[in-house]
Amino acid sequence: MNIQATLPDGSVRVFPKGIAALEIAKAISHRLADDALVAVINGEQTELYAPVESDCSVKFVTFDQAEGKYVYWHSTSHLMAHAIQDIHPEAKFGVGPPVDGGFYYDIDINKKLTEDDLKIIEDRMAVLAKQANPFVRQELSKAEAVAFFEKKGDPYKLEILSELDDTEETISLYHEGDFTDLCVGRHLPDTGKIKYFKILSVSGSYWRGDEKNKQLQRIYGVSFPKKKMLEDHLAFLEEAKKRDHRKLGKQLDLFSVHEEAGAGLIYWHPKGARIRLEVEDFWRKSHLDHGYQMLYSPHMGKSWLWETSGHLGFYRDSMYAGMKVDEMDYYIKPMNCPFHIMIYKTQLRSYRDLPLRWAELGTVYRYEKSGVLHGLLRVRGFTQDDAHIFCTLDQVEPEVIEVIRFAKYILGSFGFTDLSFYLSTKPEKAVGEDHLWEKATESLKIAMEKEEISYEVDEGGGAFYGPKIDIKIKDALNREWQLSTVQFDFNLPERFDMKYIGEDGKEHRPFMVHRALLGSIERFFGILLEHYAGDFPLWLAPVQAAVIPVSQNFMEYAESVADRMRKSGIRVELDHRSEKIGYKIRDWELKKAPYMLIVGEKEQTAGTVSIRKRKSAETGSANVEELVSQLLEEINNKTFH
RNA sequence: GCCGACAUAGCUCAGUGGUAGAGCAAUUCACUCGUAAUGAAUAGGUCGUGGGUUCAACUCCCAUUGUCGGCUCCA
Repeated sequence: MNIQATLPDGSVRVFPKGIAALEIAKAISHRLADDALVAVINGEQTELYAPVESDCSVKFVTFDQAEGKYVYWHSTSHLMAHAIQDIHPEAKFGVGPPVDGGFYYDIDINKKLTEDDLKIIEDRMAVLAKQANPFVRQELSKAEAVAFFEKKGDPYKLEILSELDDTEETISLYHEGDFTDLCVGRHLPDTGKIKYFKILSVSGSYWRGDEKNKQLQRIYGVSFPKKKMLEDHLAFLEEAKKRDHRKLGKQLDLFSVHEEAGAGLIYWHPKGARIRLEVEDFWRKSHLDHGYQMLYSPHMGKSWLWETSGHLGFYRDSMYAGMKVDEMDYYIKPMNCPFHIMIYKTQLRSYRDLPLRWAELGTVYRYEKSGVLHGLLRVRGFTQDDAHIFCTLDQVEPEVIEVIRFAKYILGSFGFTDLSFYLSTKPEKAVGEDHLWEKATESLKIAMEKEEISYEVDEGGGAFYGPKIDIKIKDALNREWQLSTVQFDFNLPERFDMKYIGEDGKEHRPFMVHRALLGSIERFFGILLEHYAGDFPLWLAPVQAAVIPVSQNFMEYAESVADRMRKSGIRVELDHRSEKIGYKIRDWELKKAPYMLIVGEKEQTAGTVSIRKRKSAETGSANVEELVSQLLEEINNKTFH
């Protein structure tokens, strides 16, 4: 008896019934058979050794594909658990899934694992991998599985099992050598496929992510089929470390945080502030150009404001304690929106006034748990590039389209062009009537579809007051960061009883869109710093050019060059130190100055400068006027070389 | 907040119970120099903070603040 297998290219091959999927791969090519990690038969993942019993479509998953990596890492997490079981037989196992960038396994063990323990586990893994133990799938009933793990003494597995229903889903175990795990699969044929791996770290993690539960130890690792891949990955982690904004911030003297003065509060040094100023100036100008108006609002407000807005009800945990002023409670603001609404309400608004687009670089303070603070990316005081658009229901869609376009423009100006979009819908706990949610969610969808944007849906991920679109960017290391957010708000217009007079002469409730493009200036700055690894493009660089005289004898000419550039608004510094030129060049390289302008005898005589660009020894020469117009052009174009 | 690790000079880091060290940076002097570190000298720390153990604590213990890796949360 034969079966027909349809391959991804549409061709049909005939094989004997019961052939292992791996044999099909071999028949296609040996290369594919080597690289294949798991088969997909009729759209369902299946182990390579599984027999194929009927006509079907077949494809093979390799490590190049995301699902292939997941299978590979998932199998490695079993291998790691196996090693842990060998070394620490008393360990109880939680879960061990693949994640982006590797896998982890949560274990419950009394011993605190150290770096040395990880090394021992890694060594044991190597031994087990060499044994090429096959991953054997066993399907069984829930009662049998429970009996198994009761005997083994794995309370966490039993807890997971207790929530499964074997009339609806198949319960399966995977055996690999003398290690057995409750697992849906799928897996590699055997551990011999797991070639190169590294255990990366260990940390605490609550069972099932709930802080009321016991904290387990989570061991992270990563693995690859080729040595080069592991090396590249470790190099990537190194590069990320080198680019760490906290490190660069210190090295380049951009910002600091002070233990004595409070965690999560950022101090901007002159050079960091210069870059921030440039970001903000660009932001302001762009907003004015795009029909926004600027607001400024106070940093605190009476409890009436926060009670009305609902913040004291919904957001209190993130707010700082109130302070007494004239016997009344005032609160430092965690958001800007209530203030903008106060401004809205100073006048009777007409539909003719709408949409109102009001923007503010508003500094807010939020209580963040001490353990989550992280450089500039997670702080307790930050400035949002906030704006609120007050409009009619009909205007929502075109306004959202405008915001999306504007976000693309702003992010693109900073070199972020690889964007992905997410639509978050109504969460379980939500305010507002269903038809409004539907309508608003629909407008967001239509807006994105009109812009031909593909997006992912995050069901139930919206804010309690409305659905939202989030935009994530990819940085130079291909890491994703969420920056922009566009959110509907059903809550505040109602709570503050906002109104406008419609064409019909009657009062209507305006709609409110809350949006931030950069998110927070602090966080954005941190991401930008890592994206550029501190090598800011000319328009952002705190020092755009350093003028370096070859010796003190040319100081006067150097001064005149610097002056000329300064007059054109170029940020230039004259290096007057009596050091050797090599020393000064090295120093300015480390400070990441985009241009070094060297002047000596030759240049003084010819009225030129010798130009050295950052990170390239290549030098050119130009007269000062040429140089100035060249730099100004580069600044205006916001180009990055 | 929770689990673990860490905190020594401005920075990067040595220093395993017996009076604190290096490199870089800083300051001074000499050199006046052609594309990634000229040489010499000087100065700089109550070892995060507060308790405790000890004849003696940077070192051991406890608490606290902060940082780092995660968890939870999130701009």
